[in-house]
Amino acid sequence: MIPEEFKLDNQLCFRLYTASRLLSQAYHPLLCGDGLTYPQYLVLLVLWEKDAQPVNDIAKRLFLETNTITPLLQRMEKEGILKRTKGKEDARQTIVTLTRKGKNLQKKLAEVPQTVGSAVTCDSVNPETAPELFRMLDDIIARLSLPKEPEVR
Amino acid sequence: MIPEEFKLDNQLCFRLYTASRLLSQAYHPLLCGDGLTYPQYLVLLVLWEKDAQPVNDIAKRLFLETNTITPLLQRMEKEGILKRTKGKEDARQTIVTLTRKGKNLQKKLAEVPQTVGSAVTCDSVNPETAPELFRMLDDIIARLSLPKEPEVR
DNA sequence: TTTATTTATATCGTTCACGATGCAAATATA
DNA sequence: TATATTTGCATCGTGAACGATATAAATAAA
Repeated sequence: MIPEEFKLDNQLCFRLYTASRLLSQAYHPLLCGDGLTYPQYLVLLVLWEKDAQPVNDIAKRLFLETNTITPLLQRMEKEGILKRTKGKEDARQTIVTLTRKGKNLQKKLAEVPQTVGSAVTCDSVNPETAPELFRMLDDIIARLSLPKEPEVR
Repeated sequence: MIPEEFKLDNQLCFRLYTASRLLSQAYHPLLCGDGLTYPQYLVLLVLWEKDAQPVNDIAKRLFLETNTITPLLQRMEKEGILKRTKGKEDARQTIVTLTRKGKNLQKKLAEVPQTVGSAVTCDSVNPETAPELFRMLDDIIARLSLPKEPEVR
């Protein structure tokens, strides 16, 4: 017999990892028609909320590093969904701006949230219980995303 | 103003995706000393529970495809953590068996579950509330992992 | 103002995920 | 028993994640 805490069925992380993967998979058929991946869809959500943001702001909003989203943004630029231009005030920044095509995708994808929503709704997860689930996930995220203090020298 | 359902803060999937990534990251410092990744750790959890399983059983237990874990198992074999041998009854199967080293890792990693556990514990997520969170995640997983019916012909 | 440090982004290498495809062994059907 | 289908696994290509490193611009310190 192995210790309780090593059992897969007692692992929070495995559940999060699996639920996350399966839910991303549920987005796939809804996004791939427009040549989008789920992480690219997340970038669109960020830019629909506020256009013309530097790479760093998008990365921070998604809790990702710039080395993850830079290639992703480059692919989206190649698809004509957005533009990447050098910042005028700060020449180090790359400002990401939606193209007409990128903005129009919002209308084309109008059904996505609803469709995915009904795909996950079940006994224990529904409009009534969602706030509680959201709160727990937000707390986990907050707990784990605390900025690491810089090395002491 | 964009529609409510497009706001990042209303997305379940984004929360799952972020929480999953951050929690996997929390495992990294605990596993990398032994040359392990988080998905490899999951394979170990499966094999510690029951050794000598075919690739397909491991994949199913983790809700993954064999094309994902085959290379992963090959890397773990190269590290001497497990062996891959052809099945005797069914020659198509590859049976995965832990080596001494793979079995011993359980003792070396004894602190891992506890350490990660205390890293996520917070107001809303604790031993008392965990069962509720587990139930919701399990329901989502069950809802999304229903076998897709084969094409009608 | 030189020089040092920090910041914003990009590049690189490795490891997943995962759809698509290939292949051989096992099973079902004719 | 010959043929067709299914099953188990592997290979391939693409797109993330992410640690490590590089580079240029901005800022701070000397």
